[in-house]
Amino acid sequence: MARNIEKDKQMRWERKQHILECALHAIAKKGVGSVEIKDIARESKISVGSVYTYFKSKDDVLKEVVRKGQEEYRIFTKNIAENSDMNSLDKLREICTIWLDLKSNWAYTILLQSVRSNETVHGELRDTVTKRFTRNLEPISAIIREGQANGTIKDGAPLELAFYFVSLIQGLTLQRVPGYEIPVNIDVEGIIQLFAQKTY
Amino acid sequence: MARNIEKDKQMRWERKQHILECALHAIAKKGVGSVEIKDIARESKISVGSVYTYFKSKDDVLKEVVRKGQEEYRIFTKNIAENSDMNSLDKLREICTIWLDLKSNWAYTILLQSVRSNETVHGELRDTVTKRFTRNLEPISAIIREGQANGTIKDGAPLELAFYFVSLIQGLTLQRVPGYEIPVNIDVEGIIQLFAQKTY
Amino acid sequence: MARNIEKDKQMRWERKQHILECALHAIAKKGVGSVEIKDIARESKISVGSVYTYFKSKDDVLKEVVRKGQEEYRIFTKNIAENSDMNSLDKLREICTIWLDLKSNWAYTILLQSVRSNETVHGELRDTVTKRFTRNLEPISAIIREGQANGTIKDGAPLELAFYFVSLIQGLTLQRVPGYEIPVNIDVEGIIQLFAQKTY
Amino acid sequence: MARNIEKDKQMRWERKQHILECALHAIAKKGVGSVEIKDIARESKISVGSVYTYFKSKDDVLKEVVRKGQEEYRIFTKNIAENSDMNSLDKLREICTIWLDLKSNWAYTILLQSVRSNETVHGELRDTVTKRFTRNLEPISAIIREGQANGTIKDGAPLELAFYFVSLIQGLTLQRVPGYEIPVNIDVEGIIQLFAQKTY
DNA sequence: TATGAATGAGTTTTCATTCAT
DNA sequence: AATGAATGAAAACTCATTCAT
Repeated sequence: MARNIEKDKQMRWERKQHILECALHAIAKKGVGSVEIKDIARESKISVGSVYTYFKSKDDVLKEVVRKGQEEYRIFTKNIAENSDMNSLDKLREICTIWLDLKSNWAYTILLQSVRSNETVHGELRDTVTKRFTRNLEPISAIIREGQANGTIKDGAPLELAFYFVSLIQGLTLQRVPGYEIPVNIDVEGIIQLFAQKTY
Repeated sequence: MARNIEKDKQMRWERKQHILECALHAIAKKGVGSVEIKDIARESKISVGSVYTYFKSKDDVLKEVVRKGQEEYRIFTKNIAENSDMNSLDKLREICTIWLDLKSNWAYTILLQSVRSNETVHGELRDTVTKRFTRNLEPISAIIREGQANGTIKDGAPLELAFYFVSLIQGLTLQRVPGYEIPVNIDVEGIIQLFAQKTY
Repeated sequence: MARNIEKDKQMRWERKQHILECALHAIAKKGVGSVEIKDIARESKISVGSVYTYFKSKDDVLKEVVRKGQEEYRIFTKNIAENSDMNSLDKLREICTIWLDLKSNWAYTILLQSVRSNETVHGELRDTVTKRFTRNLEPISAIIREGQANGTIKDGAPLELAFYFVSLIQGLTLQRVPGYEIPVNIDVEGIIQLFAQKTY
Repeated sequence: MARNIEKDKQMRWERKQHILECALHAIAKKGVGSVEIKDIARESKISVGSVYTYFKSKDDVLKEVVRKGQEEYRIFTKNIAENSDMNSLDKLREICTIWLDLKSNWAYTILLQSVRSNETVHGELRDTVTKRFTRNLEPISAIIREGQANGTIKDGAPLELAFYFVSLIQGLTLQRVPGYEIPVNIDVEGIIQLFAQKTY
């Protein structure tokens, strides 16, 4: 008779997360501007109507996907930055390797750019995204500061270097369009060496 | 009579170029997937119908905008690469400075990303864009090879380094959304130093 | 055992009445054409699915609400009309006062209008409503006839006067939208005097 | 080549008015809550898309229909009220007769009630409608004051009497649902006599 | 050529009804 | 019985393209 309210809530949350993940893939395939609710529904293997059971509108889905992506990214970099078992360069290596490996990051990066540069997106969301991006530079910045202290990373303003590092990785990520890859090898070690302090 | 036909052709060509420039800005503002013919018309200060006097379809406008942008970029980098009055690092400095300065590059970079990553864009165009992008790495690659030869630029596969250089600049460009800039300073010298060979 | 079945039936009937009352308010708030099953469920503090446990369809709810309303109205006017302790004008006064006082009458009157004037409502229901309305004029008409006989109510076809009386009260009721009242005083005595015979 | 801008504006305005008139009829047939843009388009003999060329949304159409209706009603009553060739009772007779004769008034009255009593309609519009309704009582009120001055109309607060008069006519109008009329004769003279001062 | 209204195919969104739990 | 998520048919709305002026 009665339902387990707690369990219902949990399931609802899980299904929402599932849709968000599928939405990210759908968006990655068609672009923010072109993705249809139909695509998100198909990718999630649910009906079009059901998407609206979990989200108010298409815009609402987009907003949530971005939020989730930025949160996960923050946790990802923060965990690596605070790992005391790795040295600074290894931390950058790890971030670089995992980031460039994950297929979904490509989709997420494209979405992030689209949202920020798209005038039809509500200003408040664009602002939030920009602020979170800035805040998410901190863990990288911390790694660089640490590396500079022990002489393994190049001199320079840590925040600026973090900004270059992230922009480079994002720039490279965007080039990896499935089916339309630039036929140039990406070598993590080569990237890390750009930021490493040469020692003698 | 023949004179007037010539003149008409010229005017037609000029108006087409004008529309293409305006279309670039319209696309940058709303994204490839969301831009409407109405937006392009408004930006160009002409009517919707008139756009169709100069272009066969929305897709046709898109194709032309991308072609024009990539051609101009090629000429820009080629000219700098072949300039014998500048040393290698100065050439990279020049490309970096001018690129990050030009407002229209932001629009163009976004457009490029949008076209390549958007599944609704015709495959042929996406393929062409990818190929031209790859080909456009050559002038940068040449500068790097030159710099490595005279010991001013870091060692490493020139094409890969060129790819990193371009990706970094594009990555930074994408962050510079008008009104939503990341509040971190971008210092050309800092970027160049990532690629410079440290000498003693 | 038989006792429980009886009790179950009784409870079912009571819950149906509860839903009908709540449905009336939901309809009054949003209009017949706009009200959703969800609204009726919310107002009744039960789930959407439960509404279907008690009623076959949305149309079925509607039909029942109207029937209930008209039946109650008939009983209300009939009781007053047949009350031998009141004189004719007092009867009209009583009807007028109670009708304009009851909040639920506003909802019911709006519902009645909506149903009759809404093409999407099944013709049979609209017809039934019209017929019952006409039949419900009788008690008022009887009061007027009685009043004319004893010289307290104006001359004229009783049924027509009853029609005017009811229309006037309904017209006034419709103006009393909660929160959007017309800022003009409604004075029962003033209304009654329109129908009273002036004596000297 | 160039278009007559003035003429274009004029035509646009006329077509808008045409759609509004047709929309009123469509609304009258199906009710505010049930009318579809399709219905309005069909009634106007244009395509669905074209309705959106002239109006932002379905809501916008409704808003404009109400505004137009109330404006026309104001002009109609004001003209009669200010006509010095008619006596007070004749003025009321004229309003009553014309109002009850016009088929479109039925639709308009239903719409007016729907908008005011519909919670889904934006509060600002409901407020505006209520205020205009109140203001539109003035011409009737003026007629009644005039009639009381020359002894042809019953004593009582003119604004209240005007409110009763209008409510009665609106109440009667609402009963005249095409196809579902109450089979009771409506006699303008009988209505007027409710408000007339009996003289000896 | 220039214009912008008209069109209709395609999307987004809503909601009565069903159904698994 | 009770619940509320799932569904899909239908309604609202958008927009590339056409076309009369």
